[in-house]
Amino acid sequence: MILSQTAVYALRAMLHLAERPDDQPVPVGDVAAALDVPRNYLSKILHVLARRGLLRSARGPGGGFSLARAPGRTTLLEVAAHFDDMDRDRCLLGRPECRDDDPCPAHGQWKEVAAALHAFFRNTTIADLARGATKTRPRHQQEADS
Amino acid sequence: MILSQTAVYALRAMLHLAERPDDQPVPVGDVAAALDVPRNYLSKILHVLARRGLLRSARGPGGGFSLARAPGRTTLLEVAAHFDDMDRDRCLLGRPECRDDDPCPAHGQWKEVAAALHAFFRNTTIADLARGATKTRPRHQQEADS
DNA sequence: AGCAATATTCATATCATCATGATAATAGGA
DNA sequence: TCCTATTATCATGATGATATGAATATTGCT
Repeated sequence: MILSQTAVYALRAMLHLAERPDDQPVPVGDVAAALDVPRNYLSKILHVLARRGLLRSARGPGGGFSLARAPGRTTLLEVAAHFDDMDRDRCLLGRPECRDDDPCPAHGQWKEVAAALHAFFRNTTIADLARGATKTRPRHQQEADS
Repeated sequence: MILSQTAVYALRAMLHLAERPDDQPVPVGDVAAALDVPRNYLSKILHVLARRGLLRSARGPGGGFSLARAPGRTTLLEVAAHFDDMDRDRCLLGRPECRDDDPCPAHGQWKEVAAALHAFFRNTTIADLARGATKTRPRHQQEADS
């Protein structure tokens, strides 16, 4: 699997919250039941997302988790990066010092594929998934970062 | 990491053998030392590749492992598939029944990226890495399988 | 004030991956 | 036949990902 089970749970939970019509907090138990994932495990995952500012959490009756921003403003990369290593330049053959000027044998060929992969996660938002869109974010946002 | 440590060791070992000028068997110890990977662990990996017909093994003095075919005829996919799940249609969100006619929310957008990823592994050979080529196999071999 | 619903935190269990070490089987050469 | 180099196999350990269960802190409601 490309993403860890944990990252997949995180994405599915974000998606579930994004599909809620209102902004009411949803208890972990409800999310876990809807997604059929272990409740306590999901609890820890959502807690991480809340600490990182992607979710809001509220305790007590009527509490739960809700999105901290509009789903169109959170990318798959931002969610998954808290659980998996999402480094775009990660060497296919596991060579830590692999670079353009000190490449491993696969570097030249792998580079493009890795860039496309990274672009997908960087340019696709929770909202894109929620509406099953075929378009990702506009091109002018794609080449901006490292 | 995209590939497991085990698959990476397997690829690097194949590559190492491909870079040998002759067809003489190379002992596990030599390969392990050259690649700086655990010897006994690599031994098991090479054994798997030998059982699957990608390597030849010879016991006794003068023995070791050698490529069973020309390196241009073994793809990265064939090597890695014995250690990692290389299913092209693997759902990004881990949904086993995810298909075109029963798609997960990410299906449409993920499909293309997954296909490109799979094509890389399917069309790049050990020889391509050995010579650090920028070209993969000819296009007419690409769309042949499922 | 007290109760119940909730997140938060801690402790533990399970499992696959990664790895080590030792022994057995095989084969070539003296 | 014996010795040695080698693969083949087995037993065990280490670590991180995944998961479970329970105790604690916070909050809204009555």
